[in-house]
Amino acid sequence: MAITMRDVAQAADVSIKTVSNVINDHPNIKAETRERVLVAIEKLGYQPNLSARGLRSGRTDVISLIIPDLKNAYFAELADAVMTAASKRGKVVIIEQSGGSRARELEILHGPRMRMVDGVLYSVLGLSQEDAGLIDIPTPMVLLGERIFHGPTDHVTMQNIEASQAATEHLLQRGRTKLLAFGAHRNEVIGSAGLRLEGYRRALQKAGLDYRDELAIDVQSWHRSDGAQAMREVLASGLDFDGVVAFNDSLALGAMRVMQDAGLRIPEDVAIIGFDDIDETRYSLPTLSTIDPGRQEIAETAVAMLLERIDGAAEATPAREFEAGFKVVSRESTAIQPAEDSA
Amino acid sequence: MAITMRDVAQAADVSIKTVSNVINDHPNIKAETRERVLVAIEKLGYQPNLSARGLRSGRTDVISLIIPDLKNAYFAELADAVMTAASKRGKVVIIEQSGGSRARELEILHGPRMRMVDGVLYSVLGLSQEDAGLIDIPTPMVLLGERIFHGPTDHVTMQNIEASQAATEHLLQRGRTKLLAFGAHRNEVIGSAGLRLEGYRRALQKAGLDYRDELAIDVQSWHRSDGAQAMREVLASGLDFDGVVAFNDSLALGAMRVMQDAGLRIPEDVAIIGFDDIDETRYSLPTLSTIDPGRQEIAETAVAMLLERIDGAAEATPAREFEAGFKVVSRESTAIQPAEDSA
DNA sequence: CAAAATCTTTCCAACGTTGTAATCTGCAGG
DNA sequence: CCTGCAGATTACAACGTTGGAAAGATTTTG
Repeated sequence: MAITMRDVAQAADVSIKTVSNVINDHPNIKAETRERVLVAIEKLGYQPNLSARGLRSGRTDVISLIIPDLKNAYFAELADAVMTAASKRGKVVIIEQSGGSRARELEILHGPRMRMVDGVLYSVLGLSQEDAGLIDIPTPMVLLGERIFHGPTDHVTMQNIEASQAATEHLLQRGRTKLLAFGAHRNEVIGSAGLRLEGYRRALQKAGLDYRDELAIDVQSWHRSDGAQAMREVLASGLDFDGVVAFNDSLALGAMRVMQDAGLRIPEDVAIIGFDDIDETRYSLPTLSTIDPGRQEIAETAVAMLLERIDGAAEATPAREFEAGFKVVSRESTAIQPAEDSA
Repeated sequence: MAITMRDVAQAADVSIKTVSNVINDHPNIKAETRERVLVAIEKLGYQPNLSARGLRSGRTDVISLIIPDLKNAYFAELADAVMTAASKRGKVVIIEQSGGSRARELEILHGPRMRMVDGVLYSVLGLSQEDAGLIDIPTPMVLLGERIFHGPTDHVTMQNIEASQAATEHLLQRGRTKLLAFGAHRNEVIGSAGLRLEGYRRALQKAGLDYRDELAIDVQSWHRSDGAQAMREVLASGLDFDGVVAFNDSLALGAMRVMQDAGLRIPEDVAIIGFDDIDETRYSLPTLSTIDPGRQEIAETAVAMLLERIDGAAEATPAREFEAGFKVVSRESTAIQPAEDSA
């Protein structure tokens, strides 16, 4: 049987409540009493029962992070950043994978697990703007990602349009003019794909170039294999291009591999830039230029906002929106000179 | 205020306990009563309070997975496999990152969070055999990894020696004889590094080749950057070799990049094989041959064993050891012909 | 048709903790 | 020496659920 407060109280010759008071740093405890209790806790190896505390106080100090897929490097790195931020503040994180499916996302959101956590960080993928109403759950929540804007909750996101525009300009500055928009979702307006395509268009427009629809390559799923497959089709079609704005790093890496197999040199024949700055981009051959979307800042801000909601510190505050800063990370895949040795 | 069983009971005109009985599928409930209760649950949107259930029943249906680092692809894929296996059985997973530090691992293992979970899957890195006694905690546990054997708990692992031997033989069969053992930890006997080095030696021995100590390259940490750095030093030293047995995929990918930068062709000049079969190996240039260590089987078995311990179904069973099967995955980096188009 | 056996539902207590309010201590002030 | 008051401690109830056993309802049996 586990040690409870009762045992500690007995050992320290005080009431159970005094033990509780010591543990929770209540005021008005005599120094000598506190000491006695702490000694007893130490001696018995007491550990609070978090279920009981959760029941009584309504707090579990657990938050939930809902993401599409942990195997996706972007989300693994996001999860790491969130867990680190949460851990600093004494919270644990439960990760739930939605697989990006709308049904599963709603199921999680309305499942009984929500009652076990103090709040949710929800990285949407399957839902869309019309579902904004469905995410109004009693549990405090902060939304991550690009699928829903101006919903009933706080929202932390990245500067998709601006960053994608900067990525495109990065290639334009290097004299490339026939740029693929790689990973588009044609009918989407506000998802990551829609916004990044918009950034691409703005950059072209600003440079006085026409947007050519055949250069926007639809790739529904954003894994390496999808990037590889899509690039194979592009090459087979004979489409002429000298640069690729890939909408995430995995797509870029898959595409890069296929281009190299086909004998194209990067960056000499085709320059390519990705999006997300996953660890792998620093070690590919060539290393991949990309956008650092401010993952750390996103995680820190999201956790901080969520905890404010949980504490009620932001009770009166209306739903907030926060956009993290981004950076263009220039590497070999867009180098002006042929690639040489790198980090 | 949230809906409780009391509200449901009232709505269905039964006692609270009957509601509980319905929810927990107790025998001997009249069909009509069950129906009435279910309707009330549905109508009110009742969700059980998991803290209360946890307190009363001693079960939380949460298990904890302790791993060194989620950003490491191997562990991200392991975590995914574990979460999937757990989810099938109605459990959620809390991931705790230890950073591989001994102190942090012990801290987690003896921290109050352990009281909130039913069991632990513990992927050791910082502890070692001498610590076997320290991991004897009251919470059911299954050990993963290679640092501790014959401890007081169940243990699920991979066939490190056999797999490493098979990897080495894979290169030997292709006529390579000057093989680096890349990622060794010289003074280690039973960690992954020690076991994989042992497999390497056995393969050499079986082939009648001498083990040459200068070909065992020490790399303490197993990230891409460490592999890159170590390979730079090898090349600078002028050491002659025609094959690399890398002790994990990240090391291999880092090393491969550096060799290519130096003008070495893979596999023509140097053949290389990794270990872990992370997703990335299918998309590198060239694709990387590797060992599939049976990650899925490891996750499934570990979760199953843990749940048996939690249920008490394995009460009398002494500590078990399980080794998952492995497979050599042959790709371009060890191809006999020069690389061509791949998947 | 009563008694026994079975099925179904309910009552009560308990899990370990914390909020509220009450009690008890010691000490200053009158 | 009593009153008042602040500081320190405690008693009690409650959070929402489930295990155990009692109670009530129904069916079977002799």
